[in-house]
Amino acid sequence: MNIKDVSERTKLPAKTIRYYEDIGLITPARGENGYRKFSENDLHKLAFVGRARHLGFSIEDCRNLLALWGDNGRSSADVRAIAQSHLEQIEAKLRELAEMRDTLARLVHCCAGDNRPDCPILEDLAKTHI
Amino acid sequence: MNIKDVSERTKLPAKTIRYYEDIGLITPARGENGYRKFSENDLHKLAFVGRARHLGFSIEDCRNLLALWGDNGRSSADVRAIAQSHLEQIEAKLRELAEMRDTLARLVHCCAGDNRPDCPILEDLAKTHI
DNA sequence: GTTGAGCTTCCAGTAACTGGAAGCCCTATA
DNA sequence: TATAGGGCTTCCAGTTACTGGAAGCTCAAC
Repeated sequence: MNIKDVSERTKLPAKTIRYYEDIGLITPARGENGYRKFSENDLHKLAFVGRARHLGFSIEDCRNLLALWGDNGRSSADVRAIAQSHLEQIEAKLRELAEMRDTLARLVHCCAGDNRPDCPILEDLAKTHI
Repeated sequence: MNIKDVSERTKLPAKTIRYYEDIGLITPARGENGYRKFSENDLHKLAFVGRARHLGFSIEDCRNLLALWGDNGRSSADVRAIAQSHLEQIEAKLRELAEMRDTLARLVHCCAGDNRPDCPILEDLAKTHI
């Protein structure tokens, strides 16, 4: 299968698929013309990575998850550790963003948003702590 | 004031301060020796940017907010628009991350995390939709 | 005078792509 | 058979907001 079909079936941009080859996540075969020839296994790996990326796993996590996926002697503990650590990072990010949201929502709410210059948002940003 | 003192007072790394000069957020004076000489105004701008960055505003947003801050003829509506748009992006990101967290938490919870290979996390990632 | 800290610039690297240019290859149609 | 188009290739550069590191000048203290 050529890259365009793979792109359509995996919903990954062709550029991204080439990039994933570049960094060694997949190694599709090549035809005589130099075109990439994707196997079903390549397809499955790409779909796997696509889903992992969708869950926010880093490329390095994806690489490790792929390796574990292909390793029948794996321990589920290793997979869980990666997912658990990622989950914790997401939770930390969520807390950070929620705090930003709260502050911003309050500020936006307090700002008249008219043609006058007075603005609690700027006042807050300028609040001097130095 | 030299860069190290500014760095301590604004809590911004010296590298970051130089970078902010590079991209034109501030333009500190220079001494005869070539050292940057920061004014109180530079300090305030840096603190302002630091706080805006802390709230997740992009550098370009910071640039625009700084300009509005220094413009006495501004309309608070312009400030509010920037903050509102940023708030919406944060809320979108929050929704995305919350979804990731929910899925991940469920998967991590279902995974035994022992020395056996069976793993619902991998199974989920491998769920073929292609 | 020398040492060590502080300052300078410049280059490269980060994460994960994405856009674009230059140039083959393949297929269909006139 | 010539050509037009779309698909494929590689390679280079740009994105965001810094950060690390090297080479080298400056300053203050002893």
